[in-house]
Amino acid sequence: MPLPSFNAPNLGVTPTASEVITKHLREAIIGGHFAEDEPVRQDDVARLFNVSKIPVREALKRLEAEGLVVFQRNKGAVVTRISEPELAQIFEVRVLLEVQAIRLAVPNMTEETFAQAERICQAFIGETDIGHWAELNWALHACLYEPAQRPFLINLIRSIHDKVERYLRMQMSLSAGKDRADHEHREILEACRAGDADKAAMLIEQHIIGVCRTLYEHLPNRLTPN
Amino acid sequence: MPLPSFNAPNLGVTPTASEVITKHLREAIIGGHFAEDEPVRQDDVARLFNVSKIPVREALKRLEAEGLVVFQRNKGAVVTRISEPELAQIFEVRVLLEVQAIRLAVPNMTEETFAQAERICQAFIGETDIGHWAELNWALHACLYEPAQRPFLINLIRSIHDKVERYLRMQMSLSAGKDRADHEHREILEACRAGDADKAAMLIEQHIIGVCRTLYEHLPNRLTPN
DNA sequence: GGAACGCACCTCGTATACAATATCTGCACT
DNA sequence: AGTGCAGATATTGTATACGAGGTGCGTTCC
Repeated sequence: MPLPSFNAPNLGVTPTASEVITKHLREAIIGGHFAEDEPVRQDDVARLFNVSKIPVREALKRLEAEGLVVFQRNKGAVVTRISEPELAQIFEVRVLLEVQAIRLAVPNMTEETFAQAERICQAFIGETDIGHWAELNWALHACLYEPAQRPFLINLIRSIHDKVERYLRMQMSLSAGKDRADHEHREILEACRAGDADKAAMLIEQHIIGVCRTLYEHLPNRLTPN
Repeated sequence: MPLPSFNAPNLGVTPTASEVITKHLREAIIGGHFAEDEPVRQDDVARLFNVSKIPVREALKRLEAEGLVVFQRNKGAVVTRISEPELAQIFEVRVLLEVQAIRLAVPNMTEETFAQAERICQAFIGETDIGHWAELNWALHACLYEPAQRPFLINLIRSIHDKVERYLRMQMSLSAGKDRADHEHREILEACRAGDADKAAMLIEQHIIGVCRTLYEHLPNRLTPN
């Protein structure tokens, strides 16, 4: 008997210290709580979590692979600064991947998808804490892409989002960026509801390019490397 | 005086033990020296490199982020097995990214590019060691994408390649896969030489899809999870 | 006054040590 | 024979310890 899939808690995945720290550090970096080029002191983090440096270093190694920090020999890890050309390249890839995601997703969207997206939009306009904007922004994107049933693609998009979320946050806090994002999100949602994948794809593309352009207009010097 | 740029070795980047181990373990996994689902024993690896487990664990954490291994609480790291649907999704994304890369690259290709590609093709047909086929295969792809001047895109493609290289190797060792790859590579190279980006893109797409299809035809059971 | 050195202090990278957990083995019991 | 348990063994995850390299400041020497 193949055990009627029982929703039992998976005891095999109780998080280890290093996993907990990875998660928190990632959020802190994504959330902009570290300045770019700021070194992450292993002992400080260790004290903060009341552990030794070992799990902290393991967490940092993970984040290094994710591109959020870089190790410098005998100087430890510093938060990565994204150069202007790299930012442009990242957005270029985002367009490619997210257009594909929405194209695959639109035909599979259900009322539940729209309801969920609507809820996120509402929460977004009501949210006053800047810290949550980028989070809700991602929640909406994820909600729209999820029906594509492409976990690999969506994880890839998320990992790229994580790298630039700091900048998305800046963009939204500038120049009515939040209202604009809200407006564009609703347009995209409308196209999805109408089942018009091409239009949704086009709007997503414009949305991403627009954010990138705004970033370039408002933060030219902040982004130049060195 | 700005010191006549002396080609001095950059001592700031002398690799640490954990970096060396990361590199070797990655190659070993990519190269198929570990069976899927095989646990990677920390002490064994540590003895092999004559170090303690600490740098080994850090290396494994990096590889976990790259998707090559997975940690199971108190059981350590095991080499990931890629499920059939995931493999399909990975190839789907490869098509997207590599088509974009070749499109951007073709207009910037020079004689040097073609000469380099030609050299790699020659090395490929002459190579008898299966272990080097996938390596040369990637070298060629990288050579063709490099003129796009999109390091972010190319790194992303490489990281995806790393995840599936084991399977590429299988494909090439099966059913005259190597000869076919060589033939397709030359066709792509011809299109590039002709400056026909659309054709090159189409051929790259067919090339990737073809590999994926061959894999599905020949290894259906090996790839099913559980 | 400014460069070169010395020295104290800090931080990192890794070895060693150890508790917690998992896995194996043999044996008693049915 | 198969099941359940007990101890032995193996392996993991993390704390502690320590040497090596980096940093900053005062001193010395011109």
